[in-house]
Amino acid sequence: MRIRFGYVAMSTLLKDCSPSHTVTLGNLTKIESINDQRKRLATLARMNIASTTRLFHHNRAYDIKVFRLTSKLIPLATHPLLQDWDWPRELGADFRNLGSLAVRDGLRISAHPDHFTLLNSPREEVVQAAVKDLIYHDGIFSCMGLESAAKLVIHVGGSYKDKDNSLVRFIENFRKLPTPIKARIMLENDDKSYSAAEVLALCQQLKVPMVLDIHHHWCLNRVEDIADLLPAIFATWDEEIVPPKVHISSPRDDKNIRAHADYIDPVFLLDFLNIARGLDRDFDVMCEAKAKDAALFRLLDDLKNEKGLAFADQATIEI
DNA sequence: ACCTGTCAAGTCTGG
DNA sequence: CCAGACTTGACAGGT
Repeated sequence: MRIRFGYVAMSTLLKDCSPSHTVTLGNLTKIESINDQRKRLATLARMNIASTTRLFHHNRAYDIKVFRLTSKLIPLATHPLLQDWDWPRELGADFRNLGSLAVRDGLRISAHPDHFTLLNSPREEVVQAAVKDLIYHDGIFSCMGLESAAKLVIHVGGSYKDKDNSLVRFIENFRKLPTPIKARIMLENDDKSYSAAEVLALCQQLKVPMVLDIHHHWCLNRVEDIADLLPAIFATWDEEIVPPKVHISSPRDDKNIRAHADYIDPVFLLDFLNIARGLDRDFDVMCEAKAKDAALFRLLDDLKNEKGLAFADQATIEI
């Protein structure tokens, strides 16, 4: 049973390696010609792709096989004013090169459209923006040549004081999505509205894989025991070619339990490993800590001192 | 070189 | 009912 570890989007160790360079709309529109505006955007996107390329090399050097791309690779990509910018044409070759590196290295790639991507909003314009955002993310993966194993993790959304109808709206809007987008989506339990048991039921209904977030479950659960849910959560991955995925992070402090701490307390993971051990199934762990790769390396160091944990490589444990 | 406010997104709380 | 909190990394402009 192998457990691979990864981190999110950027490195706190590599210098001058932001994959999220951007520009504000106000500053962009100070550039007079539309053509020059797009040149500026493309330049920033290429800087971001170059940083991400460095991150891939960094990952390879440390055997890291699980990585989430930033959603900000292309500045203002989903902004209404840039609707008709054909960025895949301009940046396609750059993304293809980036994607071929990921494929060569066996790097599992994902992305996480942010909290404002809401498929279940009662406001039609919000749903439309969410669909646009999903299409943007899918476009990047497609340009990179990544199949549907490269997935997009999203939350169910808001509760809008009526969870039953909010769930119905999610189901309806999900079913309307283009098939290739549906094939990329995985759903995650959140820390305020939709618990692991609720998301699991939804995933089973829609035949979508579920990402379990251990920290969120700790913040919000309806007297659910994760040991009872885990076999079914992992089973949502049975038809996938990639193993189940779990998110881990630690609460920032007693006052801000939902916020993410800089580092990860290994206790959270060790408790989970004791539950998962019985299932004897490979899975991947995404570390969501403010210190990013530095937090991952510290967690791996902490795990090295645990009895019964052997390392298959620098970032994979074997039980 | 550093510091502070702003951006960009939508929901939800509280006054 | 609207202003502010929430979240995040980086820009933008000032010292």
